[in-house]
Amino acid sequence: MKHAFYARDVREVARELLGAVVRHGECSGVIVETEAYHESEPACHAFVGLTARTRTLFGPPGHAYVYRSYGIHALLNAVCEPEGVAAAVLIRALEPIDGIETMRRRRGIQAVGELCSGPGKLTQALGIGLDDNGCDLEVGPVTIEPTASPPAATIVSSTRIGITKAVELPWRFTLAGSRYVSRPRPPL
DNA sequence: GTATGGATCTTCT
DNA sequence: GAAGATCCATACA
Repeated sequence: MKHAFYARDVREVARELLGAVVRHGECSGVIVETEAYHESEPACHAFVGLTARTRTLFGPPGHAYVYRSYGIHALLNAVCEPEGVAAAVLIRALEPIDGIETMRRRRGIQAVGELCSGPGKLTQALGIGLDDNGCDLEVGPVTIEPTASPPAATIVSSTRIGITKAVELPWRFTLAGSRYVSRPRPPL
């Protein structure tokens, strides 16, 4: 994906990233679930402003924002909007393509449907860690590659998951009917 | 099958 | 010192 692709409204980017391929080393998968975050709403880390932690979010688009969640998991985001505007697309779930045996080894399970069905799971499966924070998604080591976009009719928007603020915003995007999303339905 | 609680650590107050 | 964009094991139906 070119950097210009990300330098737009984060909700458009979140929608259009569905169907793209995330790759790290030998492992890759198709994005089936995303969420948009923007500095104008309190669920976004950058809502409070620029800090040491959120500097990547304010940086140029097309880069990876990786951070630790609940002390345990690493979560992968793609920084969007022009430099100076903090926004990112959280990659929540993938459909595994390549390196499935490596993913099984890293995750310690066999079921393909469970390898990347959650934001903490997919980073573990692909071997993505905090070291990848700030990396250029066009260069790597973590990359996002364009593919044939899925029909717009298969894209469903709903409310976001696992947050306590701005819960009402319908900024979650999933591929309808995919068996690989983190959860079939969002909470009300 | 749904429900509940624990693990674990970076960042900010 | 508290909160958090999560996952998993365990308990019960």
